[in-house]
Amino acid sequence: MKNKHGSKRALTRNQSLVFEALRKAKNPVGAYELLDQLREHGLRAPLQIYRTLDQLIELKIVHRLESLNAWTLCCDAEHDSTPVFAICNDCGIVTECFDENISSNIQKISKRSGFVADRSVIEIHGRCDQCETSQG
Amino acid sequence: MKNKHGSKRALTRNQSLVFEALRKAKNPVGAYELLDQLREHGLRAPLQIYRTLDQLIELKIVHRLESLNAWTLCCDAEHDSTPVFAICNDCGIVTECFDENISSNIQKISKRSGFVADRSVIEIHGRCDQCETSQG
DNA sequence: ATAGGTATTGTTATATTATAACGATTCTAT
DNA sequence: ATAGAATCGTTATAATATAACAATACCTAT
Repeated sequence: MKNKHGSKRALTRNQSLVFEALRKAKNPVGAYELLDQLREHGLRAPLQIYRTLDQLIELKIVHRLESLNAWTLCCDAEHDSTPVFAICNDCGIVTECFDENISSNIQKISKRSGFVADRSVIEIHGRCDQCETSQG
Repeated sequence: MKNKHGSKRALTRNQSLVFEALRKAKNPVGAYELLDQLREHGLRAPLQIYRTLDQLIELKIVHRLESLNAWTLCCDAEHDSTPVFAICNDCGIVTECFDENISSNIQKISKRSGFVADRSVIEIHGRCDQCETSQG
């Protein structure tokens, strides 16, 4: 099994467990919520979760949402560019999107001051289409 | 005394204490670090700090950096638009900047999917000019 | 100016999120 | 098979944040 980014290895047991838990979840999930869900599968300590999440991030198949202290699967798209997350305040759903312009704007902003960007956190809070239309 | 956004009230004692502590700091400061600094001035409990920070954010004179769990003064500029923070991994310095394009891109991205944006978190991590040039 | 209601503030306790330290296990190259 | 390196499990604890309620300050109408 290869992951979508061409890494050779299959996921470890812990990685699969966490990955599947995230896949089943509709929304981003916190570390302790994952721990609760995975206790029955033998994960007992927070560090097991945190370490596994770090690994999945390293593999580029999971993202951390900084403003939620929660994690979510990466969308299917291969991307090296900065993802933009739209986070609904009402239903909590998070949509990952991309925008060439934003990426290049960030490059521009930072270059302007000699700053060399490394990683960007872009999280938009608001109301998703569905929540917006369904109940005013 | 008016603040820069035209609010009528002077800052309360707690607000002034926290504001000054942030002003003196070179970099963003965490809540418990503020608490430690302000204990001698009578602030004893975390909530006193957290509440005051919320108030200062409400007044638009302080920002929270989500990816640092820390707070910093708002730059002098009046702005309603989304600030972009450039955060140096080395020296920790944070620069607040603006970019019309980013703001409008975010509008576009979100509108594209019917999302109504509310507040945006944009935090770029990397290396500042000074750190970049000074030690390769 | 004062009583009665409303807001804010202080305090205690506790919840939530994350990491340090170290021993046990597994992996890898010989 | 075995030594060294890397990973993993476990215990303990650190760091960050909030709930609940009592005490105080503050309006506002009289």
